[in-house]
Amino acid sequence: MDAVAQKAELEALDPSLLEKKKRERGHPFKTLPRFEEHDTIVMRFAPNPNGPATLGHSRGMVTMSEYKRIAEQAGKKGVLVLRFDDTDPQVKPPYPPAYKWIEEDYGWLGEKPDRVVAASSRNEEYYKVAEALIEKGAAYVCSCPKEKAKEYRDAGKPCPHRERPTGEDKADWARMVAGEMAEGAATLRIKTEVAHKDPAQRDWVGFRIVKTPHPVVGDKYNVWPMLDFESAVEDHLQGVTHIIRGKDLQDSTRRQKYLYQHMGWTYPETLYWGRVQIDEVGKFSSSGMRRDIEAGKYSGWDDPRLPTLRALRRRGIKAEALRAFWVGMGLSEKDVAASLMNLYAESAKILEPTADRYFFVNDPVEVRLEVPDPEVGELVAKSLVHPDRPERGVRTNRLSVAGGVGRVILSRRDLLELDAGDLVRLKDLGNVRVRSLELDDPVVVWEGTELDAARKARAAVVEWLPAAEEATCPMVVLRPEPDESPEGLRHRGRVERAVLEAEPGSVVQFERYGYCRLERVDGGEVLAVYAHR
RNA sequence: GGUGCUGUAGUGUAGUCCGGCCAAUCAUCUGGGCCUUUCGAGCCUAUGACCCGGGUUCGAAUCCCGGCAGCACCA
Repeated sequence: MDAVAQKAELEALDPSLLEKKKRERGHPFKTLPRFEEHDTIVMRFAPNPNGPATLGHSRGMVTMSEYKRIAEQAGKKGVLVLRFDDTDPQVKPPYPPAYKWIEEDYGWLGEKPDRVVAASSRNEEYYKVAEALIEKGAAYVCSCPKEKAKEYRDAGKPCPHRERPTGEDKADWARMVAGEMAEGAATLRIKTEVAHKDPAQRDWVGFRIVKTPHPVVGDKYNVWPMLDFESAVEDHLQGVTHIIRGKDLQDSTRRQKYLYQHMGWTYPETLYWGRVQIDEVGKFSSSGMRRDIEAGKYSGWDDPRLPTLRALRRRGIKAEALRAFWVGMGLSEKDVAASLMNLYAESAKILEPTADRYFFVNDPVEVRLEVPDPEVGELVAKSLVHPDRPERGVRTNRLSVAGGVGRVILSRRDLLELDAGDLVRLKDLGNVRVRSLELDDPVVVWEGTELDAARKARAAVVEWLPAAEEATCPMVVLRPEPDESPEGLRHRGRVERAVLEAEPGSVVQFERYGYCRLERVDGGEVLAVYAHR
C-alpha cells in the first residue's frame, strides 16, 4: 500500500488520526535529567581565577544562569554557586584580582551568584574527607617514587602501600599535612580498581605535597587536593544537583564517582558539552593575555582586540546578545566551530532599535563640489536621528557654498568605488555627478536634490560631511581586528558635531560603517570603540 | 594504540529516546527583489543539509550491523 492509499484507508477508518499534531520546537537547552525530582536545582560555575571572564567562560556562565532561570520559572528554587578552582598553586597559580573580576563580569551578564566559594579557603574541609577515606580504608598514602608508581599502574598491580594498616596511612598523612615530607615524596591516592581497563582510573591521586606558596592563602598548607578531589568534594558540600562540564572531563566523573561511593554520597546528574572553537579567537589564553598586556602589546584586559567580557562590553555588545548567542548554541556534546557573526547578529538585533545614527567619514578625502547656480550660498541636510523613531529628532548638517564652490569630505573607500561620470547621492543632501577623481583635487558637480534621479541612476548613497573643520569633529575608532601595532588598528576621520550631544557610553550606529560605543565625546577628539556592523 | 563522545545546509541549531505529522525547524551567511534615501540598514524571497554502506520495516534523519571522520582523555 503506498502512502496515498494508506491515507485514504486511514481517512475511512478514523479521520482523527490524520490531524496534524503541531510539533513543538525544542529549546536548545534540553531539560535537565531528573529535573522533576528536585525542588531545588543547584548548579555551579567553576572557573580558574587567572584573569577576567572571557568569551569562553561566558558559555558556562550563561548556561548555568539560564538553567537557574528555567528552574525558577518551573516554580523551583534555583541556586548558582560560583566556585573558584584554585587549589593548584604550582601549575595553575591563581591571579588574585581575578576573583573579583569574574564576579563582576558575572554580574554584568545579569547573574549574581547565590554563593561564591574559593576552594583554596576550604582545605580543612577537604582534609576531613581525606581522613574519613583513610579511616574507611578507601585511600592510602603512597610514597612510591613517580616512576615506580607508574610501573605498578601500567601493570595493573597494587603498589606495596595499598594494603598497609590504616594506622600507618594516618601517620603518614599527618606528616604530609604537617609539612614533614618533601614535595613529591608522597601522595594520597583514592582506591578504585587497580586493574581497571582505563589506567587513568586506577587509584587516582587525590592530594599531593606542594611547597609553592599559594598567591592567596600563602604557605599555610603543604598539601593540596587535585582538581578531581576538590571538585568532587565541593560539589557535594554545596549540594550541587547538576553538573555541566566539558566532555574532556568524562574521565573525571568516573574517578569522582569512586569517591562518592566510598563516602556514600549521591553523585550529581552530569551533562557534558563539546569543545567550542570560536573562529575569530581561539588562540587566546588568560595567561598569554596577561603576559601580552604586561609587555604592552595590549592596552589592558578591555583592549577591544581581546576576547574578554570587558572588551566586548567596552565595544558596546550587550549581555543579552551574549546570552542569546549561547542559548542558541544549545548544549550538545558535539564539538562546534562557531563564528562571531552569530554573536554580532544577535547584538545587532538588540542595538538596531535604540542606536542613534550619525555620519562618520573614515579616512576623509576632500572633494570640491561645484554648484552651477550662483545664488546658492548654503546647502542643508536634515537627517533623522533614528529612521524609525522620528520623535528623536533631526540632525542638521550645513554646507556653505561660496562662489559656486563647496568643500565636502568623503571616505576614501567610497571614493575609490566611483568612476568619473557616476551619479552619487550625498545622503540627505542631494545628488552630485563625479567629474574628476584626481586624488589631489577630486571634483563633483551638484545636480540637485531630486531623489528620483538618484534612484533611477542607481546612484550610490554615501555619507559626507562639510570639509570645514569647525563644522565637524575629529574621531578615532578603536577596532577589534588583530593588528601588530602596539595600539591596535584604528580608524581616523571626522564625525558630525551632533554626536557631541550623545551620552558617553551609549552605542550608536555610524551609518554604513557599524555600531560603536562612544567612549569619549568631550574634549577635542571623539573616541569610539567598534562593535560590529 | 586503547577508551569514550560526537557526526543534520557555509556556520550554529530543532527533530533522533517513543519510525509515519520531516520532499526536515529556526537563526546566521550568501544570491536576488523591494524600499521618497543606511546597496555594509530594514522588509521580502531564493539557493543550500540528514557522514558512507548494508539491514529491519509498508515506511528510517530516527532502530540494528559494519565502515569512515572529528574531538577528548589516557598511553
